[in-house]
Amino acid sequence: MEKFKGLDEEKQQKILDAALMEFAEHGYEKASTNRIVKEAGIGKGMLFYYFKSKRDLYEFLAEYSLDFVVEKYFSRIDLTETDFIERLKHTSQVKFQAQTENKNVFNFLGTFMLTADFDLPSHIQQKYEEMRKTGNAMVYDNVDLSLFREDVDVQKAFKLIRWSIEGYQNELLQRLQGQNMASIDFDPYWEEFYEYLEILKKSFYKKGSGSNDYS
Amino acid sequence: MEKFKGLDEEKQQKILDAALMEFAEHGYEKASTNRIVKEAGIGKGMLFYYFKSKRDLYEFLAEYSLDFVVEKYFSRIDLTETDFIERLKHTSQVKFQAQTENKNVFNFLGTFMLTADFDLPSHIQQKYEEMRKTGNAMVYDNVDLSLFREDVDVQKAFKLIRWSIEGYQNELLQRLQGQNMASIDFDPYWEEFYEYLEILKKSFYKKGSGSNDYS
DNA sequence: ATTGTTATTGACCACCCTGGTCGACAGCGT
DNA sequence: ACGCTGTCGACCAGGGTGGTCAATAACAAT
Repeated sequence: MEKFKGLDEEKQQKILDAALMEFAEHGYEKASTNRIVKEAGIGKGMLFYYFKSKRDLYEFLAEYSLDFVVEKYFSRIDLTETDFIERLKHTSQVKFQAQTENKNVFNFLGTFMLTADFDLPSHIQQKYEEMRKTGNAMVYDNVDLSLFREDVDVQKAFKLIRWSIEGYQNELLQRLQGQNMASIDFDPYWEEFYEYLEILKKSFYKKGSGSNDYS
Repeated sequence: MEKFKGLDEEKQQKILDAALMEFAEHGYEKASTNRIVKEAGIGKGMLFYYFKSKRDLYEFLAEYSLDFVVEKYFSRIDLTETDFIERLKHTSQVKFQAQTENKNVFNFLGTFMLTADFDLPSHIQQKYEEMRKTGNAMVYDNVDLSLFREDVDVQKAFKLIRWSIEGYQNELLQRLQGQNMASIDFDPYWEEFYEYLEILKKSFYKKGSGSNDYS
């Protein structure tokens, strides 16, 4: 592992990317170290020179990914914004930026707790649990409840808004499936996204709340 | 295949269930015929006596599942209900009932277009396309647009409502993960679901629309 | 009882892929 | 010339793959 960290950044990243993709796509058991080394462009021996086993590699990736997400995503969320929807808007932007920096980490994290049937070392489990907690806090802490209409349960409104945003993101992903991400101009999609957010405000906030920008 | 259809219902179902589960869980390539026969409680030879190859089996399942969904789900939707949300409510109930009859079919269909890399015979592709079309019609055809508030784009409202419902269903599935489905009393969850639907009506319909049942 | 037909099994096949090892060797500083 | 570190990929035993087939069981017809 110290051996691995001594490599130049570029090679490290190539191996990391190859491994993250492989595990994200196939889960732990069915992930193939052969495919990883081929994709990474290194000899089989080197993988086991850097990491002493497949499992060792997996745990390294887990910790790496958790750290990445905390540093490049969670820690950049502005918690002083008290408007729930504005906060989610901001969160989406920051997440998008982090994903642009490294898509594989997010894909990997999406599947890693589900496909690892064995027990991960406790310090990683702790990190994961902490991530889940701060992820929640990030969304719900210090929100101005007075913006919401009084005739709907605010907790339920929270959920409906989150599901809506998830729904849009999933649909967008499906719509853009197969296209080269780098070549896409995302601006119109952001515009569309904001339109949805405005509707959510109209629907779940009190009349007269927030900034009505008539474009 | 004629051989297979000559079996007693019970045995047929056991084999179908085993195969549907296996393909749903592992996709086509990584699904194992060995596991299927073990799960179904038959000898290896019989599977290839009934179906001439793994692929043949897969295509049979695809057709079977599509027919099942059309018959037990789509054809039972009441298209005379013009209230969008009421229709989705009704649709959810019918879907739930169909799923109770055979969960595996739905799981299988969820993954089958994604994990079959080879080309399916055209008559199956046609059936699939037809299913997608009528599935859409089922949701959007003949809905009363006048119920919706005038200050939001109705198409967007449609989407938001669907995403919300999907969101609730996914969360419920996650919440109930690992429990024995047969032993669950679903009534309270339906109640909760209806509460969400009422909020959606309040949010996206004109004031004074629909039946306000104060429970 | 005999024959023929059909249903059923699981050992077996050749093949492929697995995580991991190890001897060979290259590059480089000394 | 020597030793050290990095690098490779052929190789290993083990296990899983879809599919086959000789053996037999079950049953029907004669």
